[in-house]
Amino acid sequence: MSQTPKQPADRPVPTSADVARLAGVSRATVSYVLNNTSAVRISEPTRVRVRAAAEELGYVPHAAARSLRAGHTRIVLLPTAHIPVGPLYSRFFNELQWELRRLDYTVVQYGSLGLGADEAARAWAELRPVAVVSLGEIELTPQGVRLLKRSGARAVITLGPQRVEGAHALVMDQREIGESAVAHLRERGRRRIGVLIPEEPGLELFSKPRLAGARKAAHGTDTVIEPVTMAYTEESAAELAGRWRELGLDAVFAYNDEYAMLLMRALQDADIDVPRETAVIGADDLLLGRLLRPRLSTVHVEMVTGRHLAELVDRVVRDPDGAPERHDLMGARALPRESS
Amino acid sequence: MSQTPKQPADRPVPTSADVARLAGVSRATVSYVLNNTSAVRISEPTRVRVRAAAEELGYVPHAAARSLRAGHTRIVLLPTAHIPVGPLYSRFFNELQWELRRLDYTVVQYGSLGLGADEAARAWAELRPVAVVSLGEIELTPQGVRLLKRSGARAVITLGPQRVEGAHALVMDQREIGESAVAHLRERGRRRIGVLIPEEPGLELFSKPRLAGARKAAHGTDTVIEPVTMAYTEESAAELAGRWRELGLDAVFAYNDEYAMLLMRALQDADIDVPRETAVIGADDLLLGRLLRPRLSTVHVEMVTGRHLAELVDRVVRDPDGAPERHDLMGARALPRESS
DNA sequence: TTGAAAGCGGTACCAA
DNA sequence: TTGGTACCGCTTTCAA
Repeated sequence: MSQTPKQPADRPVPTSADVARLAGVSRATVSYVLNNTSAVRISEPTRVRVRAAAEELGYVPHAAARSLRAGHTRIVLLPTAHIPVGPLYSRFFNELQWELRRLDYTVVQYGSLGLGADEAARAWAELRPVAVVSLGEIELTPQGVRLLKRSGARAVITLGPQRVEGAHALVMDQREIGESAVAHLRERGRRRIGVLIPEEPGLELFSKPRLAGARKAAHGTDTVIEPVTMAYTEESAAELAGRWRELGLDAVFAYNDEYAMLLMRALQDADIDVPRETAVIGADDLLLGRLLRPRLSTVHVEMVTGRHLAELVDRVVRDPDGAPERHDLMGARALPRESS
Repeated sequence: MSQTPKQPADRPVPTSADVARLAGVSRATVSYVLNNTSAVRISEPTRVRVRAAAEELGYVPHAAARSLRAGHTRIVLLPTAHIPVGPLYSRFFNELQWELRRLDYTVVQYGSLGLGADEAARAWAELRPVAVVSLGEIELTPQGVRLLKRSGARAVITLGPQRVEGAHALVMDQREIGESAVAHLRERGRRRIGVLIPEEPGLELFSKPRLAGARKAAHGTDTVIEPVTMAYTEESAAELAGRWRELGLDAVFAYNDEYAMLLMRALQDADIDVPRETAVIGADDLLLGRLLRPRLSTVHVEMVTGRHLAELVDRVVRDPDGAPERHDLMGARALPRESS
């Protein structure tokens, strides 16, 4: 009943040749009309005929053919990690991809399944992306960067603490976060500071530099940094809280607000007073952290917006030889509330 | 100093013709060797020469050229919405894309910038995706589905409450969530139930069906459903709590756990006893909900895993004419804790 | 103003 | 066992 008579269902999608035939013109003319090529003047009647034919057939150009001919794509490749990152990062990532789309790029997410750095670069290069934005899941090597550039990538951008030769660097220095947290705790007079390391796999990318930053802030002072591990479960938090007093710590930087909330509750349930006996500080400035009592102190992270990064990508694509910019992606500052 | 002499930096990436030339064979042979084509026997010495040449030049095949020739791609297109979805959904989405990658698909995220349904379908079709998984950001039409199928899509899968003709349906019926919540509150003797609608744009996709489900559960009973709006800020929550008593409600289904936590705290700060005076229930079963006192009641959502969906995609791609499956993506059940 | 044809980089058929 | 070559769909000279 609801068969549409005009479009036979499963004939393959028509090509520009089909349009040309129906309109009684050449394929060249079809291309000119449909792309509004300005270097060539096509009479209005012809334009109309071509457009009508395209419309009637439901013509859709073939992106791969087009970019094969053009010699380049509009693909921005985003390697993605298979890890449970926080809400802040998700939001950033989502916004980035959205803004890239707005700038008319095609966003390809590429999960790099345990590939080595150079294998991954090879796999990415097959798509001939015009840009690669590596958020740090895979360590790009200088060779990898070179390969990508040779294969048409005009922008290779890495976030993450370390520079890669040949790539544009956006430094997202997680260490600042740990540094701010510990500096703040020290100001509050704390001297034996625990640093929480999540047990969840994949989070080392964030937790290790945060710990390093904490150590840096304590370096050369009388402050002791003690790493402690915890999983994101009530049981693990309770277990840790249960042996808290043995650890003899008077403060903890709890990786982020989510872990901090969990641990703080567990400490309270174990009758450890926060902040008197132990100060707690998280990171990310989640709204929910303000709901607990005491209100959770946190490190507010000023992250670049996805839009910002998308625009940088676009700028580099347009002018790859511009001075290799180096941007700082975040600033961190402690936001004391009641738990520290 | 660290210039690698072997690979001249900016000569374009070599083609299979270059490899053939260097190895002293034809392009056909290169293709056979590099693809391990079994229908053809190539001598071992030749294989070695070809592989060596490819290696030396840093040959990387051109995906677009390959799929142009092949007549199909391995692209799975994932239209994405520009909305702040919850952690559950993010996790699902991330897992989905990861598992698709594992099955050797190329995941393309496609933000559909205010395109209409059919314009979007056209834009997607340009990429000739082998599958499209529409999570509901854009309402696919039957014409859109037909266009995609004609252009090579073997699987067109829609999540969301409504079926689309021609597409495989995965029903993610958000209504169940509201229904479970209200049924639970009714059991607890509540009769004037508020349903929180977030003010954040884009969330209607979830909030509307949840409200509809709530209404369904109340239909034909003496229970009143009252929609109330709130933004995800402390101010908005405080404002709502400030006029709570005027509303005369004895319970609220607060959209999800995050909004619920925010509202519950605001109610408590306004001296409204939870659950005595007003019961609160959220949804998503976030770990953090258990940290507040009283512990937050919630609706646990049993969501299909990304892996599950990825496997379905793969199955349909392999056998598009299999019976048009219809899957149910979630089950919802109330999980009473202390706030209701 | 329009058309013929080359060519982008692979693959696979048919011959040799 | 290997090579020649047509072709996938599109853009863009170059001629007419």
